[in-house]
Amino acid sequence: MDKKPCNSSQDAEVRKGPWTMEEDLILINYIANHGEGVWNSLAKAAGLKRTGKSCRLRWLNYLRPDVRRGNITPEEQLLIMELHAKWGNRWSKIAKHLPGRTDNEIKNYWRTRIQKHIRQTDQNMNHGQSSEMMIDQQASTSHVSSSADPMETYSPPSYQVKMESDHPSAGTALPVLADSNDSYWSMEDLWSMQLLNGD
DNA sequence: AACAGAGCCAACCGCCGAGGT
DNA sequence: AACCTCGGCGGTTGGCTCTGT
Repeated sequence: MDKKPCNSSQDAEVRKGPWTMEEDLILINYIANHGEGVWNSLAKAAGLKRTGKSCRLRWLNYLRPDVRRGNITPEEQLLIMELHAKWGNRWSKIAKHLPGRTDNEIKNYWRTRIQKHIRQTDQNMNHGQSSEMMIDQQASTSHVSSSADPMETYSPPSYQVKMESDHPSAGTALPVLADSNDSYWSMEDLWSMQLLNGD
């Protein structure tokens, strides 16, 4: 560990926390022009004060054009459960079988929806069959948990910059974009911006 | 109308393995 | 052969939003 303390001056420059739209644009733009790879160098070359890891994660989980978010379909849910039964928490492996889905999303989905349902099921049937079996059964009947599709109404990838346009009450948006009700940035917006910026 | 609790999601952290020097 | 760097993975956490009281 502790590979040298590093210059604290450099550390101070590393940004953390939610990505801003500007950062996203920079990253998208850079990758569009130079491609992915060598994330640490990429982060520096693009002028982002982020770690390579952070850039990679942001790109893979959110910015990639082919990434699909929300609306986990019953089929996908079924597949997730089947693959999880087969491989366990090998999220990246599972994600490979779900085009457009990221390991992070699947992982979150599993933890929040399915695992919760397992617990509830376990509680309901004090000792009975194992939860895994329950899932399997549900899966095979393709009737998954009652919360089977809570995401039907999932609003499209509202931009993470807390545009809050969805929730006017949350008035703590970032200054740049907060004042418009229309400031609802979708990935499409970002990509079209990127295209406009071209380079 | 205000407050509290629960749920959800994005991002970070630490570890491990692969590749390069 | 050993060391170092980078990328990838899984687990965990923090913050925001929604729902119920």
